[in-house]
Amino acid sequence: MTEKREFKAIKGTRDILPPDSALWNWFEQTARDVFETYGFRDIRTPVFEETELFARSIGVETDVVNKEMFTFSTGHDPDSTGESAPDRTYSLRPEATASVARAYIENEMQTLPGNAKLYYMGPMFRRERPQKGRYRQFYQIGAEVLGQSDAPAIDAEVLEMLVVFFKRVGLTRTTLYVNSIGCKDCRPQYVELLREKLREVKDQLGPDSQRRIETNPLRVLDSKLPQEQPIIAKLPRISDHLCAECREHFAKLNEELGLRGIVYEENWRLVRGLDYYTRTTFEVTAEGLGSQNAVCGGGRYDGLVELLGGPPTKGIGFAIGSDRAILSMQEGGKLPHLPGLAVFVAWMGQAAYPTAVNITRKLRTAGLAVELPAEEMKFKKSLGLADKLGASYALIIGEDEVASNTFTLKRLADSEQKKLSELELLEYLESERRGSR
RNA sequence: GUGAGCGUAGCUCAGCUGGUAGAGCAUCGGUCUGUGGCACCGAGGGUCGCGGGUUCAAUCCCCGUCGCUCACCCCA
Repeated sequence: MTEKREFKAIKGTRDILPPDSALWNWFEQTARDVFETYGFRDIRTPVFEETELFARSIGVETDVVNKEMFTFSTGHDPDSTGESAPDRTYSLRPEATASVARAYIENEMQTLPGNAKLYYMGPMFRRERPQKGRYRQFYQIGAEVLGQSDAPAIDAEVLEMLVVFFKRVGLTRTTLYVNSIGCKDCRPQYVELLREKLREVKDQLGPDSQRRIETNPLRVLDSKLPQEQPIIAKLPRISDHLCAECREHFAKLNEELGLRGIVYEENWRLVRGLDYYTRTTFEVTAEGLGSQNAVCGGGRYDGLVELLGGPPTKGIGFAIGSDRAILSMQEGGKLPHLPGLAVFVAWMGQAAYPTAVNITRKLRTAGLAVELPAEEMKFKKSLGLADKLGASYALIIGEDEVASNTFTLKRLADSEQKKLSELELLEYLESERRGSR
């Protein structure tokens, strides 16, 4: 207890411990289950890539690339021989879409049949100041569809999958916002129009928004400042300035979403921070999160693969912030009941020990979570520990049981107990296990 | 990068107008060698984040520093 705490988790990182880790596993497993029913399959990419990959796909001017990446130099690459070897820098991934696009190109996935439907989950890294729901190492679950088609039905299916997932994990009280931010043809025109209008009202805006007029006018639209809201409400809306193709695409998407019964809100002020987004963009917000309330963001990125040197390819995807989603679930109350320790083996006396060891192994073979005390304990202590560990049952093995070749199984919730033969015990617990799932 | 708030036991927190520290919970042991949750008794655990200043004396006042939290920016 007098240890000096010499080491601690570095700023913005944290340990996810039991019992939370069980919730995390369940959350991620549910994503796998749902996504695979939609024909998605797992892709695992490295957690670091060449800095340039992120710079080019996310955009050099974005904050994510500009000031939030953990970047390190390769130093002396043991593989390179000459002094003229390029000194490359690597960065921990701030998101994974760029990596998936890179992998798509590198592995020539355009030659695979159908669209590439990929999902991933894992840690991402951004060097921001931590706050509620924001970490420097945070976790995302994402999915991407890459291929030749940009059919609105793909967008709708991706959104349907998202909604189904959130429902499955019990994350209610969420809102899905959908928008279209146009394509490389119509968006620049709108951005210029917006910039002009913003210049006219510049003196009514705060310093942040004034700066954004030149750097990124779209960002003014999602300003949180109350005094700017009336001004923003009068700004031109992108939905009125989409090109014919984008307008058609967005209309079809609305139709497709209706067909699937997906409840959403059109939000003309929803813009995304990453450069690669085109047309469809969306976001899901949840309750109980402080000011970082987006649990999922995504959209279409039709030019990205080509931008990275790949073949002309359409793409759409999203990323769920697991930290935030799970936080929201925990704040919201109803969490799943996850199975914990099934059986605590309360053995007493050295004569009972071999029996305890053997039955423990058999129960574990049957798939049950079993705790076997390594040292003999007082019987009361034993049951007390079983209780504290949250075991469903205590399996009592003492002189009596050994003598009669039976086991005493006690259900801790209601103190119900009975004597069983080994066969009866195994059958009973196995049926219990199946029933509890 | 900017701003605000907070740092006392493993956790949650008391600690008056300055006089060198307490509670609850948790942990461990006992009452209790075949029946847990309860109760009672006891134990361990603190350089009061760190450094400096003021003072006879600092957990308390002042300065600095580090850390945490929340918010801004931005984003999942």
